[in-house]
Amino acid sequence: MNIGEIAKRSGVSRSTVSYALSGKRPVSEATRRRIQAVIDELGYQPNATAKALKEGRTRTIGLVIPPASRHFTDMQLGFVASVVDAAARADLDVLLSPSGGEHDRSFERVVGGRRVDGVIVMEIRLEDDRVARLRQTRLPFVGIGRTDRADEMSWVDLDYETLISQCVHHLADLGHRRIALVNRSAELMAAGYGPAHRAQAGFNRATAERGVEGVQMCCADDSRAGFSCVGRLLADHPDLTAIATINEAAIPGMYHAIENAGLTVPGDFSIAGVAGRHWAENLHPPLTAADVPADELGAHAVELLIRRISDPATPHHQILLSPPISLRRTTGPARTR
Amino acid sequence: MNIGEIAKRSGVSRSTVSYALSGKRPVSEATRRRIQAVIDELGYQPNATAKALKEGRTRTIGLVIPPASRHFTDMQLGFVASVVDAAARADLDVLLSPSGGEHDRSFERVVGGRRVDGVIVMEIRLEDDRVARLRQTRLPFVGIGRTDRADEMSWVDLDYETLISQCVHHLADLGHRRIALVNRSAELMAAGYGPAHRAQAGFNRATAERGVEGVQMCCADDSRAGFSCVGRLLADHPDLTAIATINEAAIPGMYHAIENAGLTVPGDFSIAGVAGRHWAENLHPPLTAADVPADELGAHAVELLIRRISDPATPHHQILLSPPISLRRTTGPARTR
DNA sequence: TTGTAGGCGTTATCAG
DNA sequence: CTGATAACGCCTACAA
Repeated sequence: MNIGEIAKRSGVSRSTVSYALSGKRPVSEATRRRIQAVIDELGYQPNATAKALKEGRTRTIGLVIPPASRHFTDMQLGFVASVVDAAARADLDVLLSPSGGEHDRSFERVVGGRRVDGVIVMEIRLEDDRVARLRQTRLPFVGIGRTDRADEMSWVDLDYETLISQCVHHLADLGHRRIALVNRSAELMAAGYGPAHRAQAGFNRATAERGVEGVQMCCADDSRAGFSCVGRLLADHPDLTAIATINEAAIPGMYHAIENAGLTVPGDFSIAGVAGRHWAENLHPPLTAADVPADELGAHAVELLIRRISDPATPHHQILLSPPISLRRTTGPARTR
Repeated sequence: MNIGEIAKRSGVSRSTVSYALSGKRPVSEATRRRIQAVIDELGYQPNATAKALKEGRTRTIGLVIPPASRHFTDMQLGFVASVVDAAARADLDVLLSPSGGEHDRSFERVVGGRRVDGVIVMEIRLEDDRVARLRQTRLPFVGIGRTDRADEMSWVDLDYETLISQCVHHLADLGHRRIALVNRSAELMAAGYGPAHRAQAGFNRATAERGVEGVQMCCADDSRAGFSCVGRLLADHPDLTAIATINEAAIPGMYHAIENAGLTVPGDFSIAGVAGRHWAENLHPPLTAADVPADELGAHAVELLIRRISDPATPHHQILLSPPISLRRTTGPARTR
């Protein structure tokens, strides 16, 4: 079913059908109705591929996600959902590309084949091959996260440095004198994953500012790792009374390790972190945390991308969010163990 | 950058470039090299849209997911990830369509505009508009889940009826005489969501077979709902000693409610369910559950779809999985409360 | 071994 | 107000 068939059955030319549909030139009411009747009868819809070829744009954006094999955190999932949602609101479709490091088939197809009008890249590294490749193709793109040359691209990011710093200040205000940072995994750190590095920097800064003792640990992104990591922390540092963390996925295990050590939260031990609101609220007890506004992040990213697509010459724009800490039930005055 | 430009710079015709790329007819080594050099220099890649128009296929599959605004369960997320992964392995891209009930813009664009060669639809209802629409467009599709006329389409599904039945039998074997089913939400049930209905059927059947007392409750898909739901269950039925559930997202809250009632798992109370392996393992304590093989489901769905795309006349095929229950740490002999 | 030409389904320009 | 036609970039049958 194509436009020619509709034209034939309506007894008009293809261009008239096209114009009747687009309204870009006047069509007599009579023929318009006749055409519409045929269209309704046959259930015709223009072929998006042909339209894309003709118009030179696909009305699709690419979303580059971490390879599916790895497990997504609640936060990452929130980003994906919010991007898809925001794109749908702008009548844009989303093409997924699960691409990790180097030259990836999927990434090349989407980016090199110009299957999309622009790209949103998740989980950006401080040095990122994908960003380099995108720059080279001159395809508009926006990062969720930023490289170490942050001013040379458009991005939306969370200010992990400030966020973790705020957590430390909050805990220090409550009298905690020895605080641990439970960071993301050592692999991520080694790979130059920005949030992990910036959280570390914020932690170092804040502990220094407040003159409290800081301990740091990397921890894989799952509950069991959180359990063993905090178990070790508790054993090694008897004076530890609080944890700050950006490792959302490990938190349930951390809770469990604390409980396992005979400690209660927030009576004996405090935790403050960075996590999606939904996630933080649904933990037991609900986590005092800087609530990551995933929906806002995704919406901003789409908005920025749309702007770059419509005018590639527009200067780069960056959005750094640092949501306030929501007090819930995991932080309280320090009490020596 | 298009094939004509490459041809011009290589001093050959466009077809020669095309053939040099596809290898569908011999090209002299000399010209092939010359062409390749130009291609490398300019970083040329064929335009996927033009190729799709010419070939009449997009090498893309659509994945219809629940609207993003709702929260995904770990299991749903696993499906998405596995579909994307399996598609990538087959060099297929995935276009997302967050479409709920009726005629949805995104769904119409993807399906009506023939942006994809086939579609995988998640979260199918017993009566499903999207399935009806897909049938009408004659676009190949595969369901993750099935309608009430299951033989008329291709699908991959979990045998919730058998799974819940197995849970009940397992609990009955351990001596439990009053068992509750914590189902998905009442809305889902009312909307004709298959898994909820089939779990209910399996529960009814198994409790009857074993002559145990069954109680049923619907529960929203989140931790807090699980908490209040189980709280009520425990209060209303003092003789209740075990729960079977398919409501993954509510489980942490259920644990909490049990603990809150002064009960220990599995000493005083047992839980068995259906959940993703990763999820079940990471709970505290790890959940005895039928481990949903999300990756397998997604891979099967993609495989089925590819088959339907390459031969739309092939008979429908259905895959019903019922993974065995993995014994972990949440079920034990019944002990009266 | 290589080149020419037509067509995939649209939209838009140019005529009428 | 409407129709013929070119063009988007690619592939491939046909010709040489």
